[in-house]
Amino acid sequence: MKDNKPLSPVEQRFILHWGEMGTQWGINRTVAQIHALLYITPKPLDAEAISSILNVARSNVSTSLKELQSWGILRRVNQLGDKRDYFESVQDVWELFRLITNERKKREIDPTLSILRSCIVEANQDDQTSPQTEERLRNLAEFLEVTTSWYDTVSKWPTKSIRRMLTMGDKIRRRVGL
Amino acid sequence: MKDNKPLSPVEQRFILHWGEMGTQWGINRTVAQIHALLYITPKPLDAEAISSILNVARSNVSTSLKELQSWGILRRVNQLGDKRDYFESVQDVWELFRLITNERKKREIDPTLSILRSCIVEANQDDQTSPQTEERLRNLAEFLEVTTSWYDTVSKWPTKSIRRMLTMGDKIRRRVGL
DNA sequence: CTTCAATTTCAGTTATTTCAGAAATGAAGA
DNA sequence: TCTTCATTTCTGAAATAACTGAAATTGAAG
Repeated sequence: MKDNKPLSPVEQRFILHWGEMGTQWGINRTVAQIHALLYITPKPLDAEAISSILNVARSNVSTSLKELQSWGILRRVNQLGDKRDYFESVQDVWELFRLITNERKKREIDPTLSILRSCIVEANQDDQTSPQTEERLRNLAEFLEVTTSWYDTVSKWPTKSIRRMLTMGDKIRRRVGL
Repeated sequence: MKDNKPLSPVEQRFILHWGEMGTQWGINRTVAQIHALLYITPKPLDAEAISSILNVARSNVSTSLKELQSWGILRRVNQLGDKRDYFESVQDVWELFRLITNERKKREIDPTLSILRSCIVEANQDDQTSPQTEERLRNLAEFLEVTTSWYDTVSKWPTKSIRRMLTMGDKIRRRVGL
């Protein structure tokens, strides 16, 4: 356990806050903290280092890293003559956002949509379920369809184009005739 | 405790799924279930009814309703000659999304941004915090600024315009010159 | 095949969140 | 003021999630 440079107050503050933020969005605090640490650290870190910097058990780090990898937001780096795995975070925030959103869509929104669709079909036959209820399910499904298919389209654009569109703000409205 | 029409299988399925969905996004399962119930139910329900339909303690319903009201997504309805409060959900899904997103932005993103900004200032002075770290904080802050200010703009458009833009998909790119 | 460092898995513990029931508060009418 | 009914607050119990340390596994080098 070589001793790592301890975190500066700024780093600490950011990591702690990011951890809290994680919990609010259904992400384990430690997972979010590890990600924050890897995001701001200039060089890749190995699990042991993460463990000692953040004061969490080595095993916990292992699990959390696996979780982060399942989101596709870490790169594993190896150094010659060192069998340890070093990790660094995807740096581009736009890419980070894309990866996380794609994954949440796949894990959460898509299944929700398919449940909604089957509920709608069933509700339509079923006479226990009122037409109003069915309509509300339809509205919800339609909303998710429109928004996610837009996301699918736009997320494939190059970041530059996305950024340019976003920074156009209200201007886009006229140009597009809304 | 008058007995309410029990939930149809479809209704049950939707409510259970919505509850699960909630937990994944950091929202209490019961809170999400109550919201789902109110969203699909054609007429307003009182706390006692919710409690018996979903089989949760009356007190729990009370807390959850307060939570939902703090998001601004419930309307309280009163009936003449009945002192109970009845609740119904905002029906328009676009409006629902707007309300929830506005609130999450206010509660989570805005504070994050202000922490980030102060971290950046401090990092700049501080010689414990590396320039790379500072830059990464900047990138993150910039991303949040661009995306949220775009959201602020667009969320004020009438729903029709938003929907039209979203359904344009890739067409918007050429029209806007990206 | 053996060794050893690194990683992962697992069982038990700890911490956090959720929840029910009791007590307190509030609001309206007698 | 007292009574009654609805709602909210509070507290401890139960359920869930997170975490640790030890043991098991993996995999590379000799």
